[in-house]
Amino acid sequence: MAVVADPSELLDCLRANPVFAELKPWAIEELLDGALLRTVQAGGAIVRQGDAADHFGVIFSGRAKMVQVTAEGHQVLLRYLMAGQEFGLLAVLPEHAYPVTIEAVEECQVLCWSGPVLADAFVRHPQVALNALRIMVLRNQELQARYRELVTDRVEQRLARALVRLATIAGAPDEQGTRIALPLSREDLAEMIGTTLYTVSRTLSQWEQAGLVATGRERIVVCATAELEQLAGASEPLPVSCVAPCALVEMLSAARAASAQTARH
Amino acid sequence: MAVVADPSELLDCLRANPVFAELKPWAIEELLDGALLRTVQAGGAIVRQGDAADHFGVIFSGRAKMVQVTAEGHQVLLRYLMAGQEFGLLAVLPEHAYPVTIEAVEECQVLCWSGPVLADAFVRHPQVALNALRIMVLRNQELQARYRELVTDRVEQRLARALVRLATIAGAPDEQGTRIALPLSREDLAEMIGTTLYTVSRTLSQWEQAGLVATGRERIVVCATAELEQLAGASEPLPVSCVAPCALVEMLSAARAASAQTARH
DNA sequence: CGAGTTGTTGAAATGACTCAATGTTAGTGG
DNA sequence: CCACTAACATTGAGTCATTTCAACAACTCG
Repeated sequence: MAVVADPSELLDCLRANPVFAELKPWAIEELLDGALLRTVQAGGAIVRQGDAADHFGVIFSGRAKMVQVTAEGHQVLLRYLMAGQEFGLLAVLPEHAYPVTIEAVEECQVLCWSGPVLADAFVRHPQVALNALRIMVLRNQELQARYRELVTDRVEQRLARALVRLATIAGAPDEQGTRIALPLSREDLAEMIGTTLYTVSRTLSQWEQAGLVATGRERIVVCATAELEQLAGASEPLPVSCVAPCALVEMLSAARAASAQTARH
Repeated sequence: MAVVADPSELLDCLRANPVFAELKPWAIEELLDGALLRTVQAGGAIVRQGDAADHFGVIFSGRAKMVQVTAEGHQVLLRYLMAGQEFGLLAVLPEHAYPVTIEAVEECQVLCWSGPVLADAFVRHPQVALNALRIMVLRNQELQARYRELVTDRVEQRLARALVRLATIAGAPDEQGTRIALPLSREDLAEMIGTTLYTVSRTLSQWEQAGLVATGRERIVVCATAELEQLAGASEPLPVSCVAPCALVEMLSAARAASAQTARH
């Protein structure tokens, strides 16, 4: 399973990540030297809420979810991390704790840099710092939009929008429409949009009867994107921060799916 | 009213802002040269949602609120901007639109830099870029926390927490406890925590009867901080991003209050 | 096959919203 | 100084979306 990663694939991964955009190839190679490739089993924690934020990382393979838990044990899903997405920019600031837990949904390979190494990269390659700022600004925009949605929109609208977004960033063509290529339980969706798994289940059942979606165990196919978009209501186009890495995600996951198949048989 | 600002006060304002932290005095002066001081009347828009994001700014005097409006006209208050706080870091990225409207609550004086000038500042003073990144990272943390609260906590808890926070950042000693030195209507509070003014009014009435707070028209005094904190439940300490500029806010507003008084009489 | 997820659905409870009527306070101008 | 106005605040009653609880069905995996 845990195949040693191909160095050129690692380079591709960084090259396509917004953090390393506009960097000369030699600079990326240099940065890669400072990185550590860590493998985390499915269900394991890539970073743990409350721990000292000492590492910055990029997901090289696998999927993970970023969650925040409350003192009472309630859980909120902030976002999904897929291959090519970064986390822990916080690590440049000394003396901070991770505000979230990142949990591997499936086995993940993660490229890691320690805080000081990242800080050094910022100094040696100012472009990296600018890229980081861009990412944070865009991510902030996205969060603000979700915050507003949570206040102003009903569960139905939020669920519709979540499905449309997921179909966009993790959609795979399917006979009935666009399949969301992510093992999504009702509970995952509920945590994503801030509701309960029961309400999600009910709403999906309704939509299934109306022919808008087709569902199964941890599987959702969007059949009528246009109708769902209408249910979601008018909304600004998705900020680029999520969209950008996705071309990469497609690329990498397709490549790895192929190699995994050959390896398995 | 619109007194020409004292240059040394402007310098103080920048010096205390996290964006310009760790900069040499000459560098701050240089940056100040590139700025434009704009006055916006109470009720006017400092930036308008949807407009091209071409300016970065720092509030020099007055208070403003950052809101996001939906297509249906619903409004969400994202945060209050007080003297010393910045906005529009987005302007370094070309081709973006403001995702929010910033509305002056009272007459505001705003220091503005155009996008290119800000970008230039980033190049000439890498520290500024790092500071900007720090701010965005911390602000992102704060938003994540508020997002989680919105999902997991009841209105009562959120209101209690909002009052405790407001008392911390804008509290003034009072005979009955800590007065929040901000003209806060029930509606403002409601938009802050994502509820309606009616629910806020009811909850405050209840608390007033229990002796936890004392209220008046746009005036709230926190009498029993400990009890409110308990109602708010366990919560991580407030991220520094808000706290940092507050000492400055106190300083400046006190200074200006004094000078305004002498000017008026 | 059996055990443990994962999903469905009904009924009851409820927190919060909406609407509408009414009271209160701070300014304004005569 | 007072009446007038507009903004702000309170309160009750009715409604609704969503949650909660509980029981059951369906699927997966060892």
